[in-house]
Amino acid sequence: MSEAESSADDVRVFAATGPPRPTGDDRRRAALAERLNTATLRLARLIRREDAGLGETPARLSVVSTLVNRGPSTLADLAELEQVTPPTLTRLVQGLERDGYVIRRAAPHDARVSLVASTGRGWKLLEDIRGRRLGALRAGLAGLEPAELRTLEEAAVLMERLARG
Amino acid sequence: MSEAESSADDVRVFAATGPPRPTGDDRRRAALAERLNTATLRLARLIRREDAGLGETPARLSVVSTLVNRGPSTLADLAELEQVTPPTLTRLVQGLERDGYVIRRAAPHDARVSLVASTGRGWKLLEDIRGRRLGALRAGLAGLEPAELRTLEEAAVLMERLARG
DNA sequence: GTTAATAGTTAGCTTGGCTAAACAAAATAT
DNA sequence: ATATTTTGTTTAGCCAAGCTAACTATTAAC
Repeated sequence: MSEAESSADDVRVFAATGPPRPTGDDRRRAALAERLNTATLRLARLIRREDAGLGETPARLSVVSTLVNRGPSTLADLAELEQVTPPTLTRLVQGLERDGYVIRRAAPHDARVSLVASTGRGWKLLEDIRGRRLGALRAGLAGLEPAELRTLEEAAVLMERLARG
Repeated sequence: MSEAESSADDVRVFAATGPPRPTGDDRRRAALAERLNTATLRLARLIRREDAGLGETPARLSVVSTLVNRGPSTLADLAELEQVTPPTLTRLVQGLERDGYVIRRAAPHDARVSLVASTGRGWKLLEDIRGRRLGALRAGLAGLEPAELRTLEEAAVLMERLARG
């Protein structure tokens, strides 16, 4: 953290030029960042643990999930969405195609690009994923009060905003 | 989803024995599970992306983090905490030891077990991890209103409860 | 004092990430 | 119109990290 290195003089400089907010507020955000960090990672772990029973790897599940959610995509687009390099995605898609989860065809107006799409089997796989993940979450949610549900509903929106940057 | 296979008769049976709640409430939880699923995974991705700049892999960072947080541990305990098999952890620890992040010594009363502990270098590494992660989150939190911070604070507590099961 | 169980390690396989280089098609420039 | 460059994907080859099965060393049990 770079602000750990700031001296008292630095603080005065900022104060002179007008800091955005009093420091108590920043402290609050620091503490929240801490809690949100661990809470998010733990919950993510719980969700992903559910995927294990499917007999498919996370990377493969993610590709199928993306294809089902965003529709047919070029290999390069898919690589960017998955945040991996094209060679990695080529190999993943080859495996998924071999196993019948996706199909590929050349794009109509550009023979270089290959369009990838989910098959019915891919859709069914995604249903299984979602069923497991949501089942695990709903089990936990069943024990919460309406007010707590409301909090999480609002938080989910905020979290997506944070994730978007 | 097992309930996708239930027939109308099944539903009637459940109705006769008394379902726990009216369906509207359950629908709400289902929708929330959906949103929470994607929001959590996206935020987790943002957080982990910060780790990349450290030049260390996620598996290694996780081992060091666990050691710093929970103190010296046996290899088997550490393997369970990390949710990997002992051979995998053996190799990780060997690499971390070679690079000076952890040390190992035989347990005093049982020469079979080896205790692993973080070195000062390991602590420093963890500080870097936290600095980056929290920095990224705080950047996002800086744009939020006090009421929104409050929502996230409450939500973080609930999320940890969900993750605990 | 053998035999069982336990803790770690070694060996060897698979998957999924990467970069560099090849290839094929399209776009551009001369 | 042909030569060049740019673009999208693939191939080749590396490394990290997961696994199981088999081995070693130490402790515990009979």
